[in-house]
Amino acid sequence: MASQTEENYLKSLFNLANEKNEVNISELATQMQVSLPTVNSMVKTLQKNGWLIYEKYKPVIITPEGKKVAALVIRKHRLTEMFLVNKMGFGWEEVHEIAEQVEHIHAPKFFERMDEMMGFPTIDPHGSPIPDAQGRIQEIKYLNLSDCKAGQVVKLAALTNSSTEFLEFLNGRNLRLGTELSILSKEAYDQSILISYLNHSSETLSEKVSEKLLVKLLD
Amino acid sequence: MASQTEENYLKSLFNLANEKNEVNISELATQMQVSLPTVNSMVKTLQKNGWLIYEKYKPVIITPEGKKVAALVIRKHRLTEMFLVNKMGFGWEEVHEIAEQVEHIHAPKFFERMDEMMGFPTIDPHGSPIPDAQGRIQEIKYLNLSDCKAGQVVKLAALTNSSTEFLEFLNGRNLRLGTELSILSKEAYDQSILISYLNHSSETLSEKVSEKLLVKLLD
DNA sequence: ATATTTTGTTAGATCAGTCTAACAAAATTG
DNA sequence: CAATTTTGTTAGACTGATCTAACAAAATAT
Repeated sequence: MASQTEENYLKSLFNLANEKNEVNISELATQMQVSLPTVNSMVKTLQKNGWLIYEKYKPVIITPEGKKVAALVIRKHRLTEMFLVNKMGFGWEEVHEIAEQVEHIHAPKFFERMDEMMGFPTIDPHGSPIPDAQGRIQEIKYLNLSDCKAGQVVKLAALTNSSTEFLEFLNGRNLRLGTELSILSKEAYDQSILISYLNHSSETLSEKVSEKLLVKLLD
Repeated sequence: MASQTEENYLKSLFNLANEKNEVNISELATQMQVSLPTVNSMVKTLQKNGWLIYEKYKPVIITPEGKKVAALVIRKHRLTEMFLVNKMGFGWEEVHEIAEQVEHIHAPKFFERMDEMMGFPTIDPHGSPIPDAQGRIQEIKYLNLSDCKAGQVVKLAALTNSSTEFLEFLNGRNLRLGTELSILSKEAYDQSILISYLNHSSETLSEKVSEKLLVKLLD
């Protein structure tokens, strides 16, 4: 069984992996906030457990087994976030830190029960998909708001970044998942986007913001 | 901040402490299921943190600070158990293992929210008191069923042992907290007790069982 | 294509938490 | 009270997860 530390490395590996399932050791070190030698020794440990393939001076390759372990931890994380929001009244900006701890709990029934109580949700409070109990993730492809054009009407579906600061920024503008946005115009100079929604007749979103918003085209 | 391991030692210390707050190192070793040298080195660590007083060859003495840390972990454990039973539909025999993990989560709001959702319960699913947010425990003194006499009518209020096996034994006899028991007779030879309750016109409880049941005298 | 920078490795140390073996003090018992 | 048992201590080792220092390979840039 993976230790909490190993689970965290696998999660990072999972998130950093490209199409070839490769991750550079230094990216992992940055992500995990540890030194390169620490990662070097940890990847050797992870390899012994069959969760990745390691060859000197090569990027590591996460194995299907490693991906499954990671996906199941991510499942627990996202179920927890959804439970905290839907059943315990937390705001979407408050749940990451708590879920980061709860995700390491070994108690299948606990998470099954959460899942059941929520009616088997498929996305978490930030629009990210919840892997199923087998560790499979249903990838949904959304549009980036920054790629949309004036005149389009879209619905806010997910975020590519869920930092507390960004979530609080969105809270301050009453932007939440499901909010329908009309794109009024797009500034050619800085790519900022003018939108209207709810009782906000016009709000400007910088590219820095719009590129973090994933949307679904309406009609 | 106490590590998970330290929290577990402090919990055991708290539970083993006598009126003088003293605990023998070997009792602690038995309770924690580790060797004596391990405890020996750990008590030195705990002393450095001010959670106990250690002198060679003397029982350790838990300090008020140590007791508070322990009580706050116990608070999280018991709130979690109650939440699992009352809000998530678990049986009282299923919650200990999960709470043993959840108790180490550092997220005050998470436990405050549980507390609030349950209306600030004062006891856990096994009748044990829940320490308050300052780590104070309101001790309630119950009678031991094994000390009761024929003719008395009592209400099951708490357990002195909450092992899964014992809880399953009680489940099998429909015995739960709040059940009113009439003591029909007591066998002088083996101290077994004959009781009636609900639709059970007569059940015998061995001393091994009755001494683990805490009751409140009715009238 | 050489020099420089970035990335990765090795060696060796540290800390937390654990162990066994050997021994010493305290408590118990005959 | 002496012998035995129980309890506690010390020394030394191990594992997991981390670090720094020194170095080596690979990638990049002049």
